[in-house]
Amino acid sequence: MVLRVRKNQAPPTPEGCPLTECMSVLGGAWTPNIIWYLSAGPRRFSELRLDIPGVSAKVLTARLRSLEASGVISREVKPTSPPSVEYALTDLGEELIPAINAIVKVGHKLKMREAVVQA
Amino acid sequence: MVLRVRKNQAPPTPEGCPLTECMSVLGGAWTPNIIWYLSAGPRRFSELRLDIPGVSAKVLTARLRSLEASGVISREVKPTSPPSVEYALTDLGEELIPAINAIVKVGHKLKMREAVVQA
DNA sequence: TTATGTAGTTTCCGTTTGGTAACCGGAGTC
DNA sequence: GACTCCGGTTACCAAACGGAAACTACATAA
Repeated sequence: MVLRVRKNQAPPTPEGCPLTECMSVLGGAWTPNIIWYLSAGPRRFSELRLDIPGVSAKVLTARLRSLEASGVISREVKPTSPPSVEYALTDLGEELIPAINAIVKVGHKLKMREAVVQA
Repeated sequence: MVLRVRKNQAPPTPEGCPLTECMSVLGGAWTPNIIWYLSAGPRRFSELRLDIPGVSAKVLTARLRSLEASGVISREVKPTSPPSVEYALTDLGEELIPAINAIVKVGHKLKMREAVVQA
């Protein structure tokens, strides 16, 4: 019996897979968390550190720089003392919110399943 | 001037962040792609290898095992010759489709922005 | 005077990741 | 008899990732 490769209905992800594209933006550690917390409004560096226990200053800086380069967040230095820096989602960043919400939703289902498996 | 930590409206992600939970499932390289291709119907190992150019057998195996352990996909060995193994999304796995779709959607926007930046 | 807060940067280092290549058995094909 | 296909497994390796800690500068507060 010969096994043939079946044609499936999945759109053939043409030039440069948008899935891979988007995952490269929100792929790093803590990245989705950062977007999640910014979705509630602008936030300062140290506030984000408190929001996300476990993230190091180094990684948080790296993520914020990378997200800024992707055009997902904006960075605004306020002339306060000590100086404070406010990060916020751009219009493009706001587009990520539904994706993040969908992921959170599945996260809940996963946790529920885990609870069942435990029992 | 004293800077105070502002209370934001973001739900405080209580016990064991569902976001992190879900990202640990679809975090590895090629994982979203695998789910994407399975969303169109069951698929064999070698078919997935053809679907996703660039994925190595080692990583594909690792992802499929891990997704199976998470309860996201099912694995069925068919008594053909040579033996074939069919992977499919479970009910839980189907729940991931909206999340994947949302990510793909943003991926398109990101690519559009890129084109604009180029110009 | 000393300590604190802000927003990082830098260095070092261990772990993880993912790619490459070789190899496996069994059945069918040429 | 040799070769291919299928679905993997294993060993090896370089690169990337991310954590910890120390350090910066400036200004205010105790």
